[in-house]
Amino acid sequence: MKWHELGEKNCPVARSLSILGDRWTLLIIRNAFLRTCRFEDFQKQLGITRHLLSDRLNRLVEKKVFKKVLYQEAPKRYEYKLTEAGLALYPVMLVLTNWGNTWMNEDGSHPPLEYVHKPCGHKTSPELRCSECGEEIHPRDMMPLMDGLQNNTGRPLAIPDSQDG
Amino acid sequence: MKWHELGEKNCPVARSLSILGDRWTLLIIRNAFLRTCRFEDFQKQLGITRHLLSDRLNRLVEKKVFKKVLYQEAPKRYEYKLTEAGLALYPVMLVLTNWGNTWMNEDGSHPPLEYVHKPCGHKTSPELRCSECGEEIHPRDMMPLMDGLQNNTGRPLAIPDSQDG
DNA sequence: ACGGTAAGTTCCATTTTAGAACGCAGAGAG
DNA sequence: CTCTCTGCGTTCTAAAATGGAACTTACCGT
Repeated sequence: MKWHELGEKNCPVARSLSILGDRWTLLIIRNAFLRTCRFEDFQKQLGITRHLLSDRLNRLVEKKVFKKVLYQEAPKRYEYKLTEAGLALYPVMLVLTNWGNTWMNEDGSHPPLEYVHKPCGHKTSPELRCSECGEEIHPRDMMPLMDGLQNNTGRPLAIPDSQDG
Repeated sequence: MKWHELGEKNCPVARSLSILGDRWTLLIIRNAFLRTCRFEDFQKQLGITRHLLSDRLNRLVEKKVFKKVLYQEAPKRYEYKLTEAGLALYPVMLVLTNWGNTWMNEDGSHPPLEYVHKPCGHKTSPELRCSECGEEIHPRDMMPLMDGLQNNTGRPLAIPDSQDG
């Protein structure tokens, strides 16, 4: 399968990954959340080659994750700002942070990155909850609705009843 | 920067992406959540080359996202099952599903993948909420605690106060 | 004129990936 | 006992992506 075909799949995970699923894109977006918005800064902070950075930024602009904002005429210079779609990736960052803190740090050699939820003032870890009843979501409680074939297994995106068996 | 160096970074996002950040890994994990657990099935469903699939599965086993479970002696055959760390990636799948449904489907050509939360019986979209106060998390409400330099910008993983300005 | 800044582009060596064919260890059929 | 099939890789070659460094363009300040 060629990579660009993934964006046409009838699976939202595949379509997300058709943009986000490479070695640099999510790191670039991470740094955008860190307020980085200029080419030189992305390049220095990430150590990505200029070639690739140029390519990735263009793709993200094309896909409406970033927008270019002019900050200087003559010569024209643009900042790369997250669009609404880009900002909507914050949950992805939080969830990856959580997972990395918990599972990629088993020897405890890295201090976990913790967050304070400013409105309540407590250290928090984000939890996924049902928008309807507010209960925390457990994988086996989720039942997908299939409007069509949603993936290439013929099975819904859900966890096995007995993954460990 | 070489790719393998990413796993040693003091940033949980970078460490997560050192495993998940390539073109196939999250798709393989998606299919694992779809109950796929054998080499042939992954290969047929994803259209990934056998070479790469072998490589990725081995890496995921090594990183303790999958475990090999013997299901047949002579010749020895293994199923690839998600470990606890692997199952903990379900939020990543849900969040990517949400984002793809919302932002990678602007022409409405793909029916969204919807979920029913079985305990309450309603269609749901997962929301990130504070583990302490239960309020929904908005990017600008999050204030990271820096135990050390958590990234290579010297800035915390938080959203700009004025991203649009 | 000269050095500095910002954002790419170009070039080439190395690495990764795609695609198909091949290997192997049994299992079951004839 | 050969013949084919299944399951799981490994090997091979060509194509694509990536890393690393140098080069280009356009302006600015001195």
